Amino acid sequence: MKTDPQSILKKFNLRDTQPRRLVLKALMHMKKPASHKEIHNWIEKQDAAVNLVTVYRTLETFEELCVIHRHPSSGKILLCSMTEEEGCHGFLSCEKCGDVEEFCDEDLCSQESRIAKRAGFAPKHHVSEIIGTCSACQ
Amino acid sequence: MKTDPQSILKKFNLRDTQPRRLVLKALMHMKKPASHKEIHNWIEKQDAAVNLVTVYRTLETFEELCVIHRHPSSGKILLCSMTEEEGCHGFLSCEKCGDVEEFCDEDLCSQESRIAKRAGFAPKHHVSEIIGTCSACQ
DNA sequence: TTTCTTTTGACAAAAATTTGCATTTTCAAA
DNA sequence: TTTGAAAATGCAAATTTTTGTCAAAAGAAA
Repeated sequence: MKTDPQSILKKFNLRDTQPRRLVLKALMHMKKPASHKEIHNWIEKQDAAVNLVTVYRTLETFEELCVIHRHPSSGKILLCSMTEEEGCHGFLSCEKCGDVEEFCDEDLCSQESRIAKRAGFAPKHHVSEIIGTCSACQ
Repeated sequence: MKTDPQSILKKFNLRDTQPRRLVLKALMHMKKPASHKEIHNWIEKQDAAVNLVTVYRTLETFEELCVIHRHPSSGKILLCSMTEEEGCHGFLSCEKCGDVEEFCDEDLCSQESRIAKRAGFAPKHHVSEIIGTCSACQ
């Protein structure tokens, strides 16, 4: 489900500003999780300019609303895939090549719910990361 | 399974030094994940002194060896509970009170293995975090 | 002990992240 | 449209975190 920066901003009730569009555009072009700096650099390569501080603040806003999320082990940023189940974020991270593949697994979700329930916990969302070696690197 | 700083250092083949003992002692006293600064502060309150840079470096060493791990969403530090299954780290994080409870669930582990296998991925370890509201805060 | 190796502390300095404040931009009500 | 309040941005400066160097201190093993 492809979409554009403006639709995303609208969807999350965020003001449509140039910096936000650019940050989203950058994220949509990334194939791997990116750092703040990498996002900032990408924008500059487009001959656009967004202050690095604004990148930080924009990403902070986005994260609170789950427009983006963080890759757990690296802390880098990913755009939330619009198709994925709400509240379910899975990552397969390769230690060798650094590649990150996202997944959402129903059985995993229900098991996590079960664990939460057992602990009297009201779950909102959950994140799982499996770290190892991808098929290409073995 | 209670243990002491020295045993931990021995277990991981690390030199038994004052700063390392103190950092471990601090972590053993923490009820919640702690930041580097909090660990440093705790040590100073014991009328001991460890350079803050040393705290950073010590924690870095500990993390590489999985003496400690990071709480995914906050990035704060936790001592790995000595009883838990190798390579299985689960967290139940309460958004309201900030409490973090660790867990290790066999079914979750095997489901994660299944997911990895399906992707041709050789898993080394995995981390799961369930974020929501704990029973006390509901 | 003695000796060799690792770790620490003290600096210095770089890099990353956060904060305060003035200015500009957005958006919707008039 | 125009306009004004609220929100977002940019800039400067403060903080925090990371990195590097090197001499001194501490640990481990003979």
